[in-house]
Amino acid sequence: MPEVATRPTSRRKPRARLTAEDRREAVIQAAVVEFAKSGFFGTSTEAVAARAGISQPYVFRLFGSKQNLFLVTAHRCFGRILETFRAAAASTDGDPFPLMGQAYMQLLSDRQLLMLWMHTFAACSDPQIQSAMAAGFQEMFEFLEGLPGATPEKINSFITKGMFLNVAAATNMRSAMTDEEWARRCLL
Amino acid sequence: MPEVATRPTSRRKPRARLTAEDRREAVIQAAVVEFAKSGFFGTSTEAVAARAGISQPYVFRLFGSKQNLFLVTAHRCFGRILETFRAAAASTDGDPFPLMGQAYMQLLSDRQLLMLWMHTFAACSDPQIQSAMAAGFQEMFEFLEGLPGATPEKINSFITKGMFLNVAAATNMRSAMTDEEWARRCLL
DNA sequence: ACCACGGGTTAGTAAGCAATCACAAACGAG
DNA sequence: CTCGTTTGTGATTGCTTACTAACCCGTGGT
Repeated sequence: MPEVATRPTSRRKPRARLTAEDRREAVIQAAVVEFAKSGFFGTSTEAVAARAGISQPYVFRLFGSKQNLFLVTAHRCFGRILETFRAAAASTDGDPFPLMGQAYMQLLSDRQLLMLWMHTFAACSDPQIQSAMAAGFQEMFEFLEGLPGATPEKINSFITKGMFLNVAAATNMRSAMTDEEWARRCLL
Repeated sequence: MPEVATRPTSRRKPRARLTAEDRREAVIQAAVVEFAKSGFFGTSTEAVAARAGISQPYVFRLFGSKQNLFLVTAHRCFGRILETFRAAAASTDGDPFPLMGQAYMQLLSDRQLLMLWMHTFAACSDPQIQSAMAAGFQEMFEFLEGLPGATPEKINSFITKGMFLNVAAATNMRSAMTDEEWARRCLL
């Protein structure tokens, strides 16, 4: 196998060259973490680059602009949620809604995803984000309506409860409530 | 009446001196507008000062830090919502929930308030904001539970629907829906 | 006449930021 | 070996930003 060739990086870093595709992926992962912490304006491309282990200019090479990086990252986040629902629904023959609800609560325990989700809602002042989100919800509604046993009541209750769980998780309400209160107010 | 004394400000500005209290109020009003546009990190104290018609350093004199200004502003926003509910509930002898719901939708049509609300949720990464919000919701729950005819079901449905209306308004979903869809999905 | 005080400003600083450009180093094919 | 392509970086630029220090001035009390 490779020989001395492993040592030519006698200089600083044992830099691992990746394909642009793989690197993009790594940057997105890093962006999820950083944007989740402090949103679009509060996050520097420098921080994302550092977490991804590359130089800051390369982020721009890969994504063009910070704006675009955020868009891609938010899209990824929405996709992950939808996919979770699909997986949960596919795993049962009975009523899929309770399972999806459980799966969603599980997801929200990932505080990174949760906060990115919240920051994305807040970023809806930006028209591009706004329409991306609207389209995402459109898709979600269509998916839910295609589910076995779906009724307008069930769908509405599923979505509204989900949106409340978001803020309940973000504000960490649970810490201020007894178990009984929590159940009554959130899980009813 | 007053005579030449009105002219001594022959210099630049007809500066209106206010009490610190009044000025604070003006700055909060300005902060609501600016923070609503782009959140905590995206808003400069300069912009707030300009809107309030004072110099930027004076904002710091009055509020100490940008962080603190945001906190005060967010608190004001939450207060306005709670007060709207109280007013709506006080205006009827029957079931207060439908009236409060209507009043809330009315509130959300003020896009400034809505976006500030969303930005505040997103800012829950900050522990101070987080606990302020948790306390606010606690207060809201207590208020709702004291209402005539309140049941856990009604309260839960009221709050969850409210949280969904937030994101529906933020993403401007309505523009992507027929009236019938809208009614089915949001107002059920 | 004077002065203390509250409201308000000008000028400044040190740091952080997105974005650009020219260049370097690794690979792959012929 | 060599040349084109792809992956990557260092240096810089021009601008914004939160926050401070020092000073200004009108008013009311004595």
